[in-house]
Amino acid sequence: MRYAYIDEMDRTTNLLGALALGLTDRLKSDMKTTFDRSGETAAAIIVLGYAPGLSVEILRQVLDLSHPGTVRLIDRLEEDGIVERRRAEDGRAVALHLTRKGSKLRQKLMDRRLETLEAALMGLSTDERMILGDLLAKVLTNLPETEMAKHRICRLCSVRTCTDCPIPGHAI
Amino acid sequence: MRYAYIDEMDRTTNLLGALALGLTDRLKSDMKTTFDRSGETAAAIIVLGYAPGLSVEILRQVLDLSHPGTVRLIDRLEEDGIVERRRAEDGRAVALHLTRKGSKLRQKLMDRRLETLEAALMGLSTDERMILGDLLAKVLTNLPETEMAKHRICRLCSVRTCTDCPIPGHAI
DNA sequence: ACATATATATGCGTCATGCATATTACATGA
DNA sequence: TCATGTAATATGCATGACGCATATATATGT
Repeated sequence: MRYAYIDEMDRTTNLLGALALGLTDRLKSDMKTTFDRSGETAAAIIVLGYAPGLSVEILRQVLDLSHPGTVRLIDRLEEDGIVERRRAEDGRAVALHLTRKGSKLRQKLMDRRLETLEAALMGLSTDERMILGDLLAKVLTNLPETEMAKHRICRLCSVRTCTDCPIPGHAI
Repeated sequence: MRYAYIDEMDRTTNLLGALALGLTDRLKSDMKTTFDRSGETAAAIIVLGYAPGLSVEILRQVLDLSHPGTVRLIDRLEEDGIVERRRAEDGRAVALHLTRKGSKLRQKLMDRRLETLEAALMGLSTDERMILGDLLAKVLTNLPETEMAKHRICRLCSVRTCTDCPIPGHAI
């Protein structure tokens, strides 16, 4: 089956994809420069900053990795001195915590991320930024399809700058 | 050094990051479902559709991979019957072409991509889409910093839906 | 014709990930 | 209470997707 309606799409659709791609490329490259790990590593660090003591199992769900994949990710972060495994109340689980070094790195990652996003918006006036913000919020409201998707989509967010989050009910 | 001005950023900055992340997740997952390869594979297929006969070296630059990485990517696509290496005029180079199977796959990848992006915009009115389109175009105009970045940012675009591209001068 | 530059390919290593399975700890019902 | 099931974590092993160093083949310029 072919999709006839695609022909009627306006250019906004494609521009949205292009912008997402261009930004993602740049944000990934920032991350690689700040800390030479890829994949879900940055997300793990940022999420653990919001939710100290999180278990591997919950982190796994937020990052959408397999359990072994998450265990190995934490292994690497532990080797790097970014994350510590501590005892959890539930003796089966481990409580994941950022080290001091991890918290510093996290701040750096978030700062760089916001700088890059900010730079992308340089060309807009204050009014244009507000209008864009409202439209982005509207799109974001409809995006997540599950409860976990709400956590996932906000896994790199800066809570400080995201006042009035359009995706309610996703506190970890 | 800390970044004091970050405190003054409005929420638009963060929302832009969240939307880019959410969309990228979904687009990646689409790709994985349509064709079980990751990384720059989809980009290679789409670019080769626009520029049949492209060399590995130029493709390498558009995808921002190492040369060996690109060679191996093409190896995999050749094994999958998606791409063919043909003789190029320059005897050192190879001319890369999509097979018939590759072209079909490419169409599928682009269709799915546009469907997903389109779905994200469902909640907007026609007017809102146009306003968003103009703002995205404005942001995109300032994004690429090099000539090659212009190619890169458009490597997954649908030329059909991207009328009036805001990033001029990037035909391959 | 020869030296140099360019395009491609290969050997080898590593990171990030998944599947199958093992291990430990908790929970529950008889 | 104890046996059994369930849940959380970890490990063995394999693979995909890269990068670096190097080899090979072809062009190009003097």
